[in-house]
Amino acid sequence: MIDIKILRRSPEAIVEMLRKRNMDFPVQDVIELDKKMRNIKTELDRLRGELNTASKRIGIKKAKGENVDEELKILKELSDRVSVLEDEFRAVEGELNCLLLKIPNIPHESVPAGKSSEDNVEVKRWGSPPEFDFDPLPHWEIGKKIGILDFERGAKISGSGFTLYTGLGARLEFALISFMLDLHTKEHGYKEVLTPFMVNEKSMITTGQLPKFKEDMYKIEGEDMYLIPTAEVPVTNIHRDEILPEESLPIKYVAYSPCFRLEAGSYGQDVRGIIRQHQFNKVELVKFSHPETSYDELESLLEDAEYVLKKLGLHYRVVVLCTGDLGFSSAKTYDIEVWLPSQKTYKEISSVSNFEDFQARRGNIRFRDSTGRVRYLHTLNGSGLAVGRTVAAILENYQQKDGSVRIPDVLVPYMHGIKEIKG
RNA sequence: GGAAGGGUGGCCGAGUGGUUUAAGGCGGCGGUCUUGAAAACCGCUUCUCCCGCAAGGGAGACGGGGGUUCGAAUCCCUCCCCUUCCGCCA
Repeated sequence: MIDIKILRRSPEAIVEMLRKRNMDFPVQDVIELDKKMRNIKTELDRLRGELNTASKRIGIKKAKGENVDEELKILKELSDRVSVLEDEFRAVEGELNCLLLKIPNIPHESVPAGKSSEDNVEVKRWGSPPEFDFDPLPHWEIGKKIGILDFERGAKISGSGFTLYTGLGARLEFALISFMLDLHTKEHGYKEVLTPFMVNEKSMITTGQLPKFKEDMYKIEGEDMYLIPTAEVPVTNIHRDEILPEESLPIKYVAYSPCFRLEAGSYGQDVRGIIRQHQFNKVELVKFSHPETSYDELESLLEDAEYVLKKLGLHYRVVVLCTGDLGFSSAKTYDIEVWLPSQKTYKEISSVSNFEDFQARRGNIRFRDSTGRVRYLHTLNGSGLAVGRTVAAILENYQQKDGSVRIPDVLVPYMHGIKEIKG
């Protein structure tokens, strides 16, 4: 949620921001509703004050045994007026809140302007693409060939967008999860958490999935319960409605979770293989940061995620998302894109964002600063990494001429000593 | 899922319609006293919103929401959560 004071002070800034994001929004409606709400509130508070004093007076008179019938009649009228205003206030406030929850975050000044992903700006590159003296296969063919990915049975069990991992494929997935968790806890100082994978509506509102992106979420029928699209949701909500001590910041969590995404529609090449699935695994990094240092935390979070790819020896690049491609809740996002030899492209494997106080405001997540003031903190998160896509990248980048796949050295201990997967 | 009992400030806990401005205690902070500390004593100890340049004034919050009433922590409805027991279950 944006700070409504910004909207009051300089609505043109919000209009400009929405234009940069290619978004249409009835800003004027919000401003008028807000004005209306404050007018009602002012009048309501005045009347309630009057009612309070008068009611107290009646209590005293009654205790003395005086007659209060006349006064009661007058107060009944006052009380009725308060009731009417209260209903009005509730309605306007609800309407205003509905709109406010659908306004996206304001991009940070360092975010490049642009319309689509094509305007994202590459900021760094690490390593170089592997060279093959043969035609590299796409990961789904490799996976089938060496018998670790079963797409047909995945579809039989659940439908398209679900894959069955078998044997060393399943092992590889868990090896990566363990490896990533170890790396972030032992080397980067994150605290490991294991969260619920279903959450209520309030949690989804905090992080920004609801109310706007309802159609992308799996919901449990007849219950206030959603399957998480990312561990970001439960982890960020750990401190919802809390006031944290300043000394505790930054708080850094790492969480493994499966992620469930409905996301209707297919996306070109990604319909094949495990790049785009309705269910996938991810190791997620979440930070609760002091507002003054959140952009430093963003850089170090990016480095923490990059480090996984470096250890795995996978070539990647980092782009900063332009205003048109930036996510709803985010003020600034870096995407890490891993090299996929079969497509000769870079594919998103991690998304690292600073939400500033946008989620904190929605979830009422605050801290008390050294002067005793209560302030919203900043939340950040990043994939560290998407596990399914990491498997795809390993299969493609570590494939060998004979069809086998070498296991990156750092993973061998997690694979119980297995150094390659053969058909 | 069923039954019973609960949910009050950072924590414990009193409060069953009206000077409650939520008692009392613990913890915490500040002060007095002291060479220093402890003890004792005194004071302070939530958050949100509205009006106002400010000083200041007002409103709301006792699990959430709604209702009754001039007036609700207190009565009614509803939902959520916790505890215990039963059922089911890994």
